[in-house]
Amino acid sequence: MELFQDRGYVETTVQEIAARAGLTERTFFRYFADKREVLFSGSKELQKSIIARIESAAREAGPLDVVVGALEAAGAELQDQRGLSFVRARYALVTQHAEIQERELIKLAALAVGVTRALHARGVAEPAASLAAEAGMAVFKIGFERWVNERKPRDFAAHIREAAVALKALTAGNKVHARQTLSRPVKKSISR
Amino acid sequence: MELFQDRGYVETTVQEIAARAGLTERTFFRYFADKREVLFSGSKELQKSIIARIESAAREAGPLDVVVGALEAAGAELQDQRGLSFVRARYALVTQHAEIQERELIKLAALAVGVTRALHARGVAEPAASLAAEAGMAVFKIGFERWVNERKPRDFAAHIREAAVALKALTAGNKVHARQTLSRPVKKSISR
DNA sequence: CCTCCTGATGTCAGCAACTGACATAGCCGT
DNA sequence: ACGGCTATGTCAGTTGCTGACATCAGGAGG
Repeated sequence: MELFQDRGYVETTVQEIAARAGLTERTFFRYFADKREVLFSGSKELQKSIIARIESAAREAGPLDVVVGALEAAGAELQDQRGLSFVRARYALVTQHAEIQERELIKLAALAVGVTRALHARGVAEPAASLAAEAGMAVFKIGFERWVNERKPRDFAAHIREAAVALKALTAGNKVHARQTLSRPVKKSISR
Repeated sequence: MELFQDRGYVETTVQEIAARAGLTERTFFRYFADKREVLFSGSKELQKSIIARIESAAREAGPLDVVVGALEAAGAELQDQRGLSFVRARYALVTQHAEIQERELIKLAALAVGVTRALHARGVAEPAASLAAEAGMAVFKIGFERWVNERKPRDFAAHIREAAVALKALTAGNKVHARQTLSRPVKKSISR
């Protein structure tokens, strides 16, 4: 983080990072798959924590509530462990470099897969499990952004909760039959 | 695609791709930012098409319906233009190589940003716009996967519609923060 | 017809990310 | 002391990607 903030992400070479740690470039790549991975050290543990919370959630709770609840808890964990200022510095890096953002997104996608599996284990059927997982990621993402960009910092968990409420309002507010009919020219069918 | 399928993605070198096109490696990089981008040729147009449909959607329609409607139409477009077999071949590449999947995910994130902006232009306020966009992406993603993995191919648009319905059912049944009380018996329904 | 300009392409050199193969050093149990 | 295991170093090589400069074809205008 020091090097990235001083010299910039692209300018910082892996060799420099390794040297700062008193190691060699080759050794760096034995611990991190690539340069970006060094920014995702805690992610595996965070995912595990979330999955564990889903597994141990109350039986009666609905899938989306279970997911959102787990994310709230994990969010609080993150807030406590790393602190807002660190998270903000890292967030700046992520937003400034598409390269890093890509990694962040695939981590989130992997989390969604894990969450989906955990929901399956609870007996949630299929489109519901994936949708709850993905919707949870959306809620997390938006809650996160609002938390980080806020001038007067509030609780991360509160933001997640708010986003979840907003999502429910959104989907509730629209009737299924309010869908517009779209004029799609009929072309050849799929065939094959 | 030919080269990637024959020799594999990683084994295929940019030089080979360029040579196959009768060009030089340097010229390749003048048209594509990097090796992966060659797999995302139509994405800009697709995004434009989606945004345009959102802008021209009926005024009374709710945000989520607008987004889902636009995605259905774009999905139909994709299905007609590229064809299921091409989409499947490309999908196989994406799932097999995290590198490519990362790019796919960031394209989707960029689409979400565009959709959010288009919703703002329609007067949708803030957590709602982002959430509708992200929820739309979730619906698209899941609809897409179900479409592509299906043995007997049906309409892409139909899958998207089904996913949207499932999402509404999901969010309708549950209250956020079901602390102690559970509002009503959990129905895991939908699907199939 | 000649000239100049422009845009597309080629050539070349170079850096940094990453990898495989092999060597070395330190620790640990026997 | 020995032998093995693990972490690290060394080295060479490939590939993605970039900047600088050269070349070449076609069109506009004299």
